[in-house]
Amino acid sequence: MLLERYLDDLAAATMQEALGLEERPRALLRTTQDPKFGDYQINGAMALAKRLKKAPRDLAGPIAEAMAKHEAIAKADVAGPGFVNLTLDAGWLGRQLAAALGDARLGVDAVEAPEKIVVDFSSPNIAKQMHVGHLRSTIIGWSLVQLYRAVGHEVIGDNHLGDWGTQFGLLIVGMREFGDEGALEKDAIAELERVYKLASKKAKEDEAFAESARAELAKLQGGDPENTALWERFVATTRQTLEAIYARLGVRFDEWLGESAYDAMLPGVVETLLEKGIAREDQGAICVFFHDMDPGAIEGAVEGYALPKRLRKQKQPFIVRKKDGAFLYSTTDIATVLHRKEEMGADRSVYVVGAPQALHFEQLFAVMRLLGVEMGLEHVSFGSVLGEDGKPLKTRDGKTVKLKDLLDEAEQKTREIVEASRAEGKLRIAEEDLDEAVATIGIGAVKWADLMQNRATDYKYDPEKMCSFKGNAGPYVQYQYARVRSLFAEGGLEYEGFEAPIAPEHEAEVGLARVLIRFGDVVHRAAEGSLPNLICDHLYEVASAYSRFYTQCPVLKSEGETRETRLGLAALAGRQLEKGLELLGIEVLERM
RNA sequence: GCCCCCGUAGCUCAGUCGGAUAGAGCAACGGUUUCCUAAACCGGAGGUCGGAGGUUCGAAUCCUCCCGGGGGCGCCA
Repeated sequence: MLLERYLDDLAAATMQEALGLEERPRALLRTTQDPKFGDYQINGAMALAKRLKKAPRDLAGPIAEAMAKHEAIAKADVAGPGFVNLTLDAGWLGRQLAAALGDARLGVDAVEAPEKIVVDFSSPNIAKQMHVGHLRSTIIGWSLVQLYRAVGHEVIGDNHLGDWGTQFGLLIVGMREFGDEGALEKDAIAELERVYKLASKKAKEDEAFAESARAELAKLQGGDPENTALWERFVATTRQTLEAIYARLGVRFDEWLGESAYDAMLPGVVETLLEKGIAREDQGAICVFFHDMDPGAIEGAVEGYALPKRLRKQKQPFIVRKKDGAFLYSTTDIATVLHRKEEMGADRSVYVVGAPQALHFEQLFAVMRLLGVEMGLEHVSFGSVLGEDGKPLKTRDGKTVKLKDLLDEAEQKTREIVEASRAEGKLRIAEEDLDEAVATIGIGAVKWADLMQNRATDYKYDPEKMCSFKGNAGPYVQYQYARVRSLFAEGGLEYEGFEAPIAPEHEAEVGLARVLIRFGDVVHRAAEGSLPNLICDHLYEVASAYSRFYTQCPVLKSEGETRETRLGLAALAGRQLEKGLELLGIEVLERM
């Protein structure tokens, strides 16, 4: 069950009845920040006090009295200026947890109105290595796919590849002039990158060369068989390299609809924009100007749509066709939304793209509203990965960090630490499981480090800290999971499908229970706000509450109901750690 | 020129719809192992929430201005 939603409804209904109000008031239920205030607090009495011209504590009194009668509530007190502090009944709490333990969804109820959501993430360019810039989109995007699914939505993960556009003209003429067939066979991306660099340099110096690149691009876009075959080869070989990285990261896509998939729609898109008066020609280019736009005058625009203030102040246009007739990614993005709405029947389209592109998406979404599209459009933006110096992460010699190298480094550091720990006899990883364990821990560490902070802010990438395995880090959480599994193995008990009645009594049992009960609420809040860091927060709390519990409460040596309770709590902690990590795209190990 | 984001402990970061004494981790300091994994646990210390006004019963959170840092904005994606 979703406890917070349940309690909030309960509190609001109780307030209405106890105070004899005509309307349902807002209960303003919050978790307490200190256990001495109980588990939850109702703050609504203070908000009501002014309107009802009464002292907040006089309102809080009857609310507390009525709340205390409910079976879920052990204690309800008025405190401070008018808080109503609620302490959950331990027996009731235990019954809810036992039910969650026997529930395949672990108490994460499905949303009432499931939606079809397209998550647009990762989206690397063809003919280029994936680099740090793709790290966050790939990791956050994959987590969101899991999160939306966990709360009952239908999700389509779409890799919107950069597989079309100007660079292909350069690649075609470049391969002809500088290309090495053998190298292309061996390591396609490295060869394509090398050729692209040479070609783009030459194009800047040699106008005839640049012209032939444009001509080849035009031929490609016109369907020329020879160029199309070359392009297909570039795409296919690049994709192999990409698949290897995704396999390593455990990321999968339902669709790989790159920019090329929308090519045929582009002239029509521009034509429609011109017809409706959304775009106009300016200096040879087709532009959408927002500063002098009146959405009310656009036929078919979303009823009552008002342009964001920020766009009204933006004098620079949103360009949908260049003066040379070529289309841009803005045009492709418009076509993509139309495709997702009309062909895929999506209710929402979510873009996991860095914060610097915020303006582009604001403009894109505005154009879609002007076209009358009402589907949900959301830019899930995130900050940059910075180096030690606080500037965008680069290698020592100033180059972009390749994603593969970053992952290799993380695994290397992990291997050193794991081997040292094994030598000291601290870990129980078998020799033959070492490679797999290093990969699971190392990749998990990278993902945790990325997901644990609020995605909005930039963060400093620190491999030492990430792999140090102390405190709030992925390996710590994985380790606590392994301890749960080890407990069951030690006791000769079946972990999978384990169920038991739960009746917490010991302080550490109750402490763990009051963390575990929040899981469903946390998953929903994370999905609603597209905030995987909330899952990290919760899992870290579960892991540390479990570790505290484990230190204070002997499990296998206890007996009767106490043993049942402790095993039940341990099993549920294990389930939440495993499921929660899965939502982050992080795998677990049974033994560490 | 216009716009957006960020500023919280020595460091890295949380902080939900405005709630009580602003929280974690790391580092540093002190302690815990005949006991189911010590990659663990326990304890103390560490703060003018960039600054100044304002709104509010109540502000790190909302509004205005200022300072500092980062980023974006006509023909790349």
